[in-house]
Amino acid sequence: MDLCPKRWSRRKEARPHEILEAALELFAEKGYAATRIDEIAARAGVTRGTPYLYFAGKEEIFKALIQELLLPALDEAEAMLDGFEGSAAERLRRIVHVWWQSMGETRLSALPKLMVAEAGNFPEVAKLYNDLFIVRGEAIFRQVIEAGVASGEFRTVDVEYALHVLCAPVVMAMLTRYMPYGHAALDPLRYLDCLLDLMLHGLQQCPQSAESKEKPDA
Amino acid sequence: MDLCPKRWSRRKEARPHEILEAALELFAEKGYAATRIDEIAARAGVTRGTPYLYFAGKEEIFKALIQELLLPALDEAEAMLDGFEGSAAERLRRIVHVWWQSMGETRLSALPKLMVAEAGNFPEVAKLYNDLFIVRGEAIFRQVIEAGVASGEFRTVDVEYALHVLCAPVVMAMLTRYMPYGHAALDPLRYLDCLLDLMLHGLQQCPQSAESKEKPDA
Amino acid sequence: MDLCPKRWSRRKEARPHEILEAALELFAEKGYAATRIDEIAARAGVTRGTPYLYFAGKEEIFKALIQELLLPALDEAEAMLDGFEGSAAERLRRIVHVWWQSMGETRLSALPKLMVAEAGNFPEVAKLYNDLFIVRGEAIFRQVIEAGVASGEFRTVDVEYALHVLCAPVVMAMLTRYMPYGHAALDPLRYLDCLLDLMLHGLQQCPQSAESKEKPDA
Amino acid sequence: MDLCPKRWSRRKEARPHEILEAALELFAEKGYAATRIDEIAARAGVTRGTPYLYFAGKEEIFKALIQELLLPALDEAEAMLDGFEGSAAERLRRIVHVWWQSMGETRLSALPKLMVAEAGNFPEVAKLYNDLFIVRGEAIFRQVIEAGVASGEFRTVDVEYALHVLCAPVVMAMLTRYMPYGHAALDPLRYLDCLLDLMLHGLQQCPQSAESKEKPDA
DNA sequence: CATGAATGAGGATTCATTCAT
DNA sequence: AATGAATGAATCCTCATTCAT
Repeated sequence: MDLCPKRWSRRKEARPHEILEAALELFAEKGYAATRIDEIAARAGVTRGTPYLYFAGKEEIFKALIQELLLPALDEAEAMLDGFEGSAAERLRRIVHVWWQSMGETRLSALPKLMVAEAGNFPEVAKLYNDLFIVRGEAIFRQVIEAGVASGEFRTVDVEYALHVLCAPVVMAMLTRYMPYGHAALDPLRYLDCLLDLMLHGLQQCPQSAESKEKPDA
Repeated sequence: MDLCPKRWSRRKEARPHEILEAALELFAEKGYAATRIDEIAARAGVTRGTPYLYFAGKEEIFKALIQELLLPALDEAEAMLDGFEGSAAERLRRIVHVWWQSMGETRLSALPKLMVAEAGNFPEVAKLYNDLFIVRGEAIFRQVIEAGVASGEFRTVDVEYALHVLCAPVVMAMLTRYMPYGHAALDPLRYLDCLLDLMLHGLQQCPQSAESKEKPDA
Repeated sequence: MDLCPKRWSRRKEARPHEILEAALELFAEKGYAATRIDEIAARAGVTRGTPYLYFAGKEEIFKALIQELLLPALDEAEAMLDGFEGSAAERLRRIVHVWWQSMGETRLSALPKLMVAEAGNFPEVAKLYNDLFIVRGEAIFRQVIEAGVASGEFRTVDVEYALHVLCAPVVMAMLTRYMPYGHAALDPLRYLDCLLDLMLHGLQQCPQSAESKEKPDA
Repeated sequence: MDLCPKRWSRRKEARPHEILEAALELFAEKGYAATRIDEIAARAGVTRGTPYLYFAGKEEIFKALIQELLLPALDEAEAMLDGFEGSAAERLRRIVHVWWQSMGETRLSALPKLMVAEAGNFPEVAKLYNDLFIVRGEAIFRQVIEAGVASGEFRTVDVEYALHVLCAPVVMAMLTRYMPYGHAALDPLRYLDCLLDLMLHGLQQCPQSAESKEKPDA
């Protein structure tokens, strides 16, 4: 596999991925426009011309990010959720935590920020992001909420909107990783726990709600 | 003699504000770097050179946005909340709706998007945004949650985190106004109602409560 | 003459001259291109538009400098030399000192600097400067040298070149007034005295000296 | 296959020097401000962007001129003077001629013009020019005059000022190469000879002045 | 396959000039 | 006669992209 041990053929296969990783980091740090190809190349350990051997241009690098980096993570996340058994509440907890582990706390948290910033300039990429990530992610949340409502574990709520209410703090936790002030200091896990606490109280039927974690009195 | 009614309208007073409005719109649409000064000028109804009569450069325009546009809105919002009486739940509803009216559905919803995108490139502006907007906004939410907990109307929750959970969907609703897909189609008011429904259920004490939202008297 | 005592009619007559004075100072300090019309206006105590009431544009201001400021000084200098009696040596001393007083140590010393810097960009002005100033000045020096040679007071020298050798240090003394380093610290009068000392020794017949190169006859 | 022999010649080493040469010529012709980067690039045979590969900007090009172009010439001139034996008069003649050959009649004669024009705008460069060129040049002249006075070959003169008197015509000869009128027509060598004739007569002891070099006949 | 010198279109900024007031 | 807001051509500089090596 490495018949030709020449310096530059060493990692022929790995190059495109390395370039995308470098690009993602930089796009997230500085934005698409403010990131120079030279910087991407430098961070990927190559020189100015090399990215053009693998991508048609800066915009193509941007477009490739979603396909190449997001999809595998989504597949992984879905695999982790697959076949999980338990109450709706338990499944919701698990979803939120898996989501955070496989995306929120990885370099992929950069993508929502990038999309907020650049969706308007790259509708095509935004469509891809929407179709692959948002729709797919929402489906997972929708499923568990609907199941909870159907089984009577959850109150009857406006499912389509409730799922966005539920996702919003998770996404915000990803976005704020890139803000130099404010939210930045929050502990993500405690943030997610608080979210789940509020949401499950908000969703669950009250009467038999012995769920109350903080004060299980009564 | 006056075929061309007014080649320029000599409005020294109004110009800076017009330029900032134009800049805010464009920065939100396309991002800071992708917005050309010419475009800002054109949208403000002036030509290339005019913005430089009032601002030292593009960056100064950016910096001025927060001070000039955000502060008045915040003052207005706080005035609308001032002296409002009612239960914690009622106050929370009102805060969320006032917030949305005075910022979410105005052109100011552009600022959170801008900040997500550019905070890293303009830490100085991010600090201003944080100090003037985030800190001040959070204080309002913190106050009402704390009051609710103190009066026994709300459960004991992790206030500092709960307020972020509460804010997140409101901010997300602002951000998604600029996304071409997905969330964009949601009805903001229904979204906020759903948020309040979930949050109030999540916050309120739930004795034998048959869900009575506003005033579970009796 | 001042029937209309309105604020701005006060010095109608003086304006153009004030503007030229301001322009000369600034052109000498910073060069033609680096001097903004605003600066000229400000130093003349008027605003941006006013210079255009008196001059067609920046270049016309430049052109006017020579005519308006240099000629009077030259006339004055020639008047001071007129009818002066004495040996060639005495006349040379007087010329150099008058020259220095009426031009070297006044703001007119700016003109040689300006001409060195801008002659190439304004050949028309350079021609004017040459015809009015250089030619006229050289004529004065030529005259006294020729008279000295004719009377036998001076050696026979290459008059046409000697006059330039004689002028050069005077001009350099004017130029170096604008250099921040080096020559700047020299005392002009001592410099001129040294020049005259050397030149007169260089020009005068050496009593018993059989040195006479060109025309060893007599 | 090679219809267009070489679109660019890939001469990393030579470029900076070529650009500086082009810049020096143009700065001397038109002045710093009036010279466009495009012109410098064009004269150097490259395009707009290339100068920026080697210099941070226009000002850096200006600053580099002194260091890169002047120093080698000065070293060369000093080498040519090194170890020269002869009377003070002979040494003075030689200095003036070497000076003229290695600087006056080369493209370096542009530097004094540039400095007269721009010293005020670039004090930092002026300092460099002063320290490297003026101080060093003056030292050479000072040395020979002092030696002449010490040996009795020259009269006792105001050395510090005499050297400036001596330098001034040499510098003026450099400056006037760029004036479209007047001095321009003079023959530099005849000018220098006249200078030396006058100066040596002016410096030398008169009585026993059997100095007559050119025509020691009698 | 990789490099990096060179390109040149694009965009920020300046400032001489105009003209309604 | 004077002002100064507005203009827009001119110019510096950046950086995505190309291509000879």
